[in-house]
Amino acid sequence: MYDPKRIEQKWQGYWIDNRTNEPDLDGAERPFYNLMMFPYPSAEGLHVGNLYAFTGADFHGRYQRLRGHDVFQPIGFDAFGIHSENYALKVDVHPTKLIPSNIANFTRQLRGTGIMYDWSHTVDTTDPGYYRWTQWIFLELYDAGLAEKKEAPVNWCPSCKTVLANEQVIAGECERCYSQVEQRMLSQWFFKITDYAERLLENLDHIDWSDTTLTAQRNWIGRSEGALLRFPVARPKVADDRYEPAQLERERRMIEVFTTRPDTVYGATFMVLAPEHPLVDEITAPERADAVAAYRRETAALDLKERQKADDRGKSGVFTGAHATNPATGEEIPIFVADYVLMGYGTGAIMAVPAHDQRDFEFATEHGLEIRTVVAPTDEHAGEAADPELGAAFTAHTENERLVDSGEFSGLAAAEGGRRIVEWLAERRLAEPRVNYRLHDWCISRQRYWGPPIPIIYCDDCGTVPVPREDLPVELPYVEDFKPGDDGIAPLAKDRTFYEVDCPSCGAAARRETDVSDTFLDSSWYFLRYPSVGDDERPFGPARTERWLPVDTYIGGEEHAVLHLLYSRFITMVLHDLGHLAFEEPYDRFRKHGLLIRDGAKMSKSRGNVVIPDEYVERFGADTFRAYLMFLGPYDEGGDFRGEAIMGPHRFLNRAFDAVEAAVESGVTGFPDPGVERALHATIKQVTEDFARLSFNTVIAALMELLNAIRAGGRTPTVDEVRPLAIMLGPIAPHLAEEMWELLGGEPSLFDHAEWPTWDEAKLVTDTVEVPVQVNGKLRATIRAARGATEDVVKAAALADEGVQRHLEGGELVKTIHVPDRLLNLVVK
RNA sequence: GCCGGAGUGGCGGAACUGGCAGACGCGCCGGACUCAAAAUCCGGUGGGAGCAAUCCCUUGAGGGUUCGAGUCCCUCCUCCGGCACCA
Repeated sequence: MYDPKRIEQKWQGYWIDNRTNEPDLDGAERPFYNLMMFPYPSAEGLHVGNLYAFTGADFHGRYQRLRGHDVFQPIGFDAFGIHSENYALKVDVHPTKLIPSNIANFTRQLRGTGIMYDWSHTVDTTDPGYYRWTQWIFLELYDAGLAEKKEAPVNWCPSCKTVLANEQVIAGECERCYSQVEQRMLSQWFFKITDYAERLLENLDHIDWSDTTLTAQRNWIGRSEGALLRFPVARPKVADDRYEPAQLERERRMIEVFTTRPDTVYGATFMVLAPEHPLVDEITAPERADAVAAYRRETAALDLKERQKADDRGKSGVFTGAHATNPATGEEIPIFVADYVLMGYGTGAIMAVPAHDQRDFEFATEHGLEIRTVVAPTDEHAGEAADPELGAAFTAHTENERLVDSGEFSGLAAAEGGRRIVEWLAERRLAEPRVNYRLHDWCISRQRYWGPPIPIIYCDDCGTVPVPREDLPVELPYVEDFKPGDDGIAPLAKDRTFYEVDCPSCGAAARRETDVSDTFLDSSWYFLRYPSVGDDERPFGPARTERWLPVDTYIGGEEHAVLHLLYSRFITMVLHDLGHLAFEEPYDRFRKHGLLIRDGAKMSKSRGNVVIPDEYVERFGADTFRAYLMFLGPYDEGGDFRGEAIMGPHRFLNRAFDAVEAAVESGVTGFPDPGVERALHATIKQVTEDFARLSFNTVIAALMELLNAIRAGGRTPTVDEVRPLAIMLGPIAPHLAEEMWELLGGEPSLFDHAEWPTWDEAKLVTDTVEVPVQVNGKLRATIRAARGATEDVVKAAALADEGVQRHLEGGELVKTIHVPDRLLNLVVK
């Protein structure tokens, strides 16, 4: 039995006094940057979810340390943002008061966990010394033409009263408050992340990340190959005679559409514009104006989620009275406005091919429009052609389908036909190949208080003027009433002393931007700051950046697969292109961890199944709690937190400590028992390999097995047997391991002086092996044979076995399978 | 609907490139210690038949490949996560 409280205090004190966890940032020879996602400092304090994430990362960091690396493992606080601000509103405490006390509380809790943080290099995103560089990054993007203010349909959260990035809208709801998100046309600051879509996608092939995270990013970027097609809008018939044909052609409006199926253009029998499409007013015939306006009002009133409920509402839409020319057939086809076409994807307009697109098919059926088949099914699919009776479009698009009713392209395979059609239309500038992305530009304006002000000044004469670099930071002023308003006007717009400013360019009275930037901009570069904390001259110093970055291992939650992880890749790539960084990918290796659940459900306050770590730490100590968290399931899958199961790791650590005490007391050295020695080498091998692949639950199981072998039959272990055990326990139970190391006569700290144990393959093999003998694939006996025994020898021994003989009776031995030292299988007929 | 991931004892979970399924732990049962309980220590523990040696069954369901399948292939079911009228 050991006293966790005493030794944990002892070693935590030792680590601080001796700066054990602070690597030499300027001189480290084997630098290893071990990063974990910095927390948002909630008022509730540290919860098990945080601790689960950090503990796994700490296992990894301490393992790398014991493997001889100089590990830099910092922590900080992502303290700006809507989450913090909403909480401040709820409890009616100003964020400038609330957040510092939350950070202080978090810091106190984290210091008690024994995690190997370098407390001399922490980051707080609300510190002007930090966000002045966040603003600097904004200006760098602005100067590079990658930040622009534009009118665009944006997501508006009516409860948070701010716009949200696309990534922050989850199934039509605000990711923070779960309100239904609305669409609004607003002028906002955007970062042109879409310019980087291709590179963000391509680089995914070259970085060592969890597969699921890579897949999530690929899906989010959503690349589709196809073509941009132009459909000339037909003038109303009555007006035609006022124009010369040539002039008519020149002045014709084009409706651009994106399609992945240019091969079906001969089957485009109508067009559809999204209700928000800018051309709608212009093309709508006067007699249809009222109906179209009514429809647009109706759809505008729907929030995102209602709009997506296609099943309930069917395919609604109205005819505009206008027509466009199908560039392939030359026929005039009607133009509709319908909300099944989204302004946010492609061009906000489509060519509708009801025969080969299910949505268009439904719309055509509902509105009585022509359905024209232009892709013929092969024999295999005969009978699957678009058919109103069947209620389905024919959408197969493999090399087997061929084009029909498609002019000179009839008879071609669909894919080939599509390419040829695009080439043909391209000659008349009516088509061009196009790659389209689902990814949108990153909207970074927030009409909120708790964030870094966007460093822009608007001047009547000079226009948009960036704040000069030397005037940074633009400090967030204290605004007593920081509540957001319904009107989209930011809280900072209430503070005249803030927004009234002289134009830095001409000196005339001007006005500051009063929106703040998205929290995800704060967190998009924090890992660049850590090594250079304290440097007030620049965001990150070249020497330290060169030594420590990119990050060696980043461990974090899958919930940021497309948010933080995509944004920080983008910002890193931009900083690389602007010459500030030598690398363009921030994290060499990313591993996601799983989610802790309890009673089969995600932990949440509303369910009342949240685990408070403090009680467990108080009762069993931080070491036991760490071991339990990592033992309850595979780290990348998470697991079910069952409080009573903590007894396993608790007993294990106590037994391990007792073993060390017994060994020291006996003073016996060496490896008197070959079985124990073999177990030791096998364990070192497995533990070393499993630590490397972050398989912590099997590491702990292997060490438990080793301890069982060492203490089998109540035997007294030797000093040499338990020393490697103590070292391998280092990443798991650091305080206890230090105590054991000291007991064994090692010089503290274990993490500075212990060498990771090595194994000898020769020690793993035994002279004899147990060979399972199967008859027809079923186990009938195991025989003992010399290692490397030949098939003849093993077979002879097997045939002599009574149990084997019984199963061979009455049959003829037709085949023998022998895997040396592993198995013998006798096949009888 | 699309894209991921997963279904193994009472429970959490092991099983490297196909080769003794159920490691390790929780729980439970029995025993030791104790006046008793907790803690601790020792033994047992997938299901079924049998006094027993032993035999049969068993990795969500069904089929296949193979000397041999939890692992590979096909079909289906269930659960979890993500995206979702994406043209």
